[in-house]
Amino acid sequence: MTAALTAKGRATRARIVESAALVLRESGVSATLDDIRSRSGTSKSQLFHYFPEGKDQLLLAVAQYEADRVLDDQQPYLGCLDTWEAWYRWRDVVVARYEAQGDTCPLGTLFHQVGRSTPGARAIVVELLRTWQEHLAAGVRAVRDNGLLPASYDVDTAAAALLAGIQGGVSIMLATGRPGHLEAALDWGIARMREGAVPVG
Amino acid sequence: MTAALTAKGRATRARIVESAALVLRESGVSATLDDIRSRSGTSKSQLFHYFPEGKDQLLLAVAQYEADRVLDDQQPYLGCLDTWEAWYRWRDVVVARYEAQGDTCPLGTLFHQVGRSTPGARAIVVELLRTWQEHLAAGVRAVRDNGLLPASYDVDTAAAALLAGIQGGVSIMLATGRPGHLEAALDWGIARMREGAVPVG
DNA sequence: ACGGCTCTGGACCGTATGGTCCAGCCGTCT
DNA sequence: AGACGGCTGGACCATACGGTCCAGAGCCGT
Repeated sequence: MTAALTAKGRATRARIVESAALVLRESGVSATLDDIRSRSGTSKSQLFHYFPEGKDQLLLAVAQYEADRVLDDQQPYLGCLDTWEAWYRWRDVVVARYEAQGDTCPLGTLFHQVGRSTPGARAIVVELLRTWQEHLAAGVRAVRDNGLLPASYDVDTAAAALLAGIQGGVSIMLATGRPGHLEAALDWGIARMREGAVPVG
Repeated sequence: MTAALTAKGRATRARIVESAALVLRESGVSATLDDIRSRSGTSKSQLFHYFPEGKDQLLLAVAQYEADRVLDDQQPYLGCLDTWEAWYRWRDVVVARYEAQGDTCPLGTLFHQVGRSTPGARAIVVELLRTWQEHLAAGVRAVRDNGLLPASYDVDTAAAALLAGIQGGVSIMLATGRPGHLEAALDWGIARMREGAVPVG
């Protein structure tokens, strides 16, 4: 079904997904197919032409779109966490990104809307978290291999704890509007690694 | 309006809130007034008799009910975090509590449903986080005052980072079904404090 | 130029759901 | 005992929303 798409068709489909993402960021849970339709300048039939399985299929596409952006927005910093300075630059980008996002949580909204029942939504989030943590672990490994951390350092627990701190910091920011917890989690985490650092001669 | 409640009325109201909480834990977002009505063995008119402002008011009452349970479930451990052993006991209770809760997030659901727009929902969550963090800070202060941490220890950042780690760990558990991140955040956090500990003679 | 495909518009439908209303029950107070 | 007022049942309503359908426009290969 996707194979039959014309260039025009592909453009329309993309427009729908992007518009839907915007609407969802603004209206959250209460976003309706009609909102998306009017925002994207399409008609009801187009929505169901490109997403025959209905709303959930569209929301899933939006979720994938948003998930892709999460990691993209952290690049190129997330990809080269090999010095403490790089870690701090990345920290700043993460804080800035989520501060800019304000009190909306696109993926959270989508996840709650589509529901745990749908395996697709879960898969997207799980995959995002896995990749994210892998990047963090690669960063910890990089500083370790640079001789900044002892060879025996527990990379995976560190990456997992860092990821948890970020997620929690973002959650709390959504509730309170303050980025303090996200900052505390990142700073505390990075500082903790540095405390375990190999003293530089 | 609340003042005019008979003992019977108060009982019915409580039954409605508790039933609603159960239904929301099971059905999540898709919980409907009719589900709550049938689960609580009441009628539509009773729902609106006790919550004249409608569904949002009821959901808010449920949110308060759930928020109260969050901290209660961590007692008495959360209240006396004055030794490292106490911290570990508390850690186990937190992990057990959220593991038992499984992949449902009552407060998260409620928050997403009622929406950020409603000031009431936000206030409940903010208050919960504030109290929770205060307990953690009190615990850090307690071990510090017991001479286990240096007097200059940054209590507030530690408490904030710990809270963020918990929140994130729970979020990730909701998505993946695995408690690993919650455990990693707690263990890493407590270990970090112990690394800063005053050596015992 | 023509046949067939995709793409688009928009009227229409079924229904789930929050909310209203009113009649009658029951407890409680004097 | 009687009356007042909270308590309860359940029929009823309005409507928002996801989804269907069909007719026609527009593009594309042959």
